[in-house]
Amino acid sequence: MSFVDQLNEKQRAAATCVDAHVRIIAGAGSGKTRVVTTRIAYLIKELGILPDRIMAITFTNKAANEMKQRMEEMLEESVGIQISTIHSLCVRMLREDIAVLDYPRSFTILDSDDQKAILKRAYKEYGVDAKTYSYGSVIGYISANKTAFVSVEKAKDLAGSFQSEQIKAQLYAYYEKELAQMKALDFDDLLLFVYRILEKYPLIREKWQNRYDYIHVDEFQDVDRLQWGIIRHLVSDQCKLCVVGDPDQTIYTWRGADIDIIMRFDHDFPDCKTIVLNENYRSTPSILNGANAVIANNRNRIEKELFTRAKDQGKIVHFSAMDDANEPVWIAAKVRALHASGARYRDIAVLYRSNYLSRSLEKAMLDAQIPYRIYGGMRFYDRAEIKDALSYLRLCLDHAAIDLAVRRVINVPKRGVGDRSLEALEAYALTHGVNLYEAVKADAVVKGKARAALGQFVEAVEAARAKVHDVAISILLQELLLDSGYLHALEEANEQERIENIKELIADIEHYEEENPDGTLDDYMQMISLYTDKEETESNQDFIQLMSIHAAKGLEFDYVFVYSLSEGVFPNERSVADGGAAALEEERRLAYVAFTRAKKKLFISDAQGYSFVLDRLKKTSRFVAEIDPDCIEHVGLAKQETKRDGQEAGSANAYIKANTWQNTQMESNSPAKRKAQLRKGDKVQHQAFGEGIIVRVDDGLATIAFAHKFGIRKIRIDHPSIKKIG
DNA sequence: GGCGGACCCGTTTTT
DNA sequence: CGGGTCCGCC
Repeated sequence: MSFVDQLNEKQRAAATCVDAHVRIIAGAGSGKTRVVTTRIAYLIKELGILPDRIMAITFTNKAANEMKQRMEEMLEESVGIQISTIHSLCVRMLREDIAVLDYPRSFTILDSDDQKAILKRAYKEYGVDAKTYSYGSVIGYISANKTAFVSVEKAKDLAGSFQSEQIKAQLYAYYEKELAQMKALDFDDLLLFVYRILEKYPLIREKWQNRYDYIHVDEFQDVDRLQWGIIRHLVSDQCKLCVVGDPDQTIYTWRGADIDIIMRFDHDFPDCKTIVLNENYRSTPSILNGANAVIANNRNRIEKELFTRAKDQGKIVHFSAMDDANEPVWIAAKVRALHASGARYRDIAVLYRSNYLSRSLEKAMLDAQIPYRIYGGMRFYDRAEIKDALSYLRLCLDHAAIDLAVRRVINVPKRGVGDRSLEALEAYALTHGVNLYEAVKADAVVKGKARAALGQFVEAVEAARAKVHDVAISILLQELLLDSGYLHALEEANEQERIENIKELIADIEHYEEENPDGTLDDYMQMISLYTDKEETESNQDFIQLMSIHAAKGLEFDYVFVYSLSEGVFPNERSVADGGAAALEEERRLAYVAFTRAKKKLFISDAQGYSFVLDRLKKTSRFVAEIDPDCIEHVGLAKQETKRDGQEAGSANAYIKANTWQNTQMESNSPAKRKAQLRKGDKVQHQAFGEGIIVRVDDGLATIAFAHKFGIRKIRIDHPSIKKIG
């Protein structure tokens, strides 16, 4: 029996088309990963292609690992296919060839904390206010410029006479200068440097072209121009490219993803074959048709209706809660009910637009004693203690970027080295032309108690440096954390969780050492920089999974909850304000991705009441109304509303009409003047109107949002009829 | 000069 | 809720 026998006709065509470039337009749940893995197995087992001639590029580390695992299962052996993200592919290439750009093989890879630290110094130097220019937006600005090949000079030109643009361009210049000086690369540089090398050095380009005969690119709809440039350079005349993607699932245009790349693939490769997979094997008809109706509202789209032959298992359930607090409680109750009726927790996921939404969910899960795991948000390698520990390790490598590590841990644990001492050290380093660590070591600046503490710090680092090549990384780290007093300080503060995390890191390093007996500290540090989250240690524990929709891309679950479908939250207001109609369509694609993750049953929810984030009353997301009315049932407040108005229950339009009272637009908000006792956001009790929330306070007059019947009222803040409640 | 506590603000998505 | 800032204490 052949691998390909298990595929449907179109899938089989896609998997066995190996003599031309192939574009596979694969709808949600149409088995695209299966097609790619089968294709690779077919190449190896039936055509006798050597595994190391095959490469697969995935979007995330998680997807790469999953594909590797599936390949192993299919081939019943572990083979040498290169399966990696484009970023790790680039690191591999740079370790071989970065020397031509006059950079060391052991270049430092910056994470977002490092980027922020650099910007912080730039802000200080130029007197830029971090509130007016958030780090995030400036990092985004720099990244957008870099990936679009906009140099510092060009950015300055483009800025023209706009002061805010000029400032951002100035920060960009500082940032790039700083990186060059440290011989450090950020995530964008990893790709940019590779692109530059492939572009400029034909011999190196040919070397890499000669390595691969079959290149596969997954999630091709989210590829950006720079990535596409690199991939094209890797495709030689005898190499066949196979790309898989779904334009309806493009959710990364904010990061440069360009839908035209998949749309115009046949222009770049006129002899390519295009195969459309539109049979869905994942979801029930209600879920699929409901989602189809939503995505059909996008105008900039190629029509592609997915169908399924699966049996239906009930409509999509929409719950509209009375208020913020009720929504996650309802989800928790539903999860418990599903579990009671036999579902495993691990087959249940809660998805949301923004990571901050996980907080309220987390609380509800804790209260309901439901085991859960949150993906994204604060990731393992983002934790302060992990960064500290890795910074101590970085001190052992005498890199040009060592200053970043010194700044991070010179006063962790507290050694009495504050801003002033650090400034003095920086000045010393500058005048003596040495790095910060050398300045500390020189022992000529800091006096008094801090001096002794720094002495101990230097001693610990020197001891580690002396044996960096002789001792395992895990041992080195343990000694460093002990000698520097870091671990001791955590114990003193009774930081059990942080200590546990450090232990986990050490275990993680030991694991790395087992897998890579020849791995150096350098290798480890570069590898770790590409991982934003720790590999899930296989566990048979049963927990529900909480994650952003972006993080859920490519995954599927029996039961899916999509949380907080309120206008402004999802579709995200800021996103739409920035990007207009195109951004709204991307939000809709996100909704489509979220809904199509569900196999058996989809639950979506929103809440009424006042939103602190949006500063106005909440309103159900338009995406709820866009779901095919035949595929959805409304429960909770929404249902009551429709009944009260004597309208047909279950009709999305009737439902929306019944809720138009919520459309009440708030006056635009000027900075609220604060009165001593009552403030915006406080809950109050009114004699007649019941509970309300203060929306706005102006000159002693409070605008208060009360429950439905009463709505918005203006009341003197010192009026005896209202009192604050907890 | 360093440090801890009090208080403020503002929350997009990721390799 | 976390991160930043301001302030008063050591």
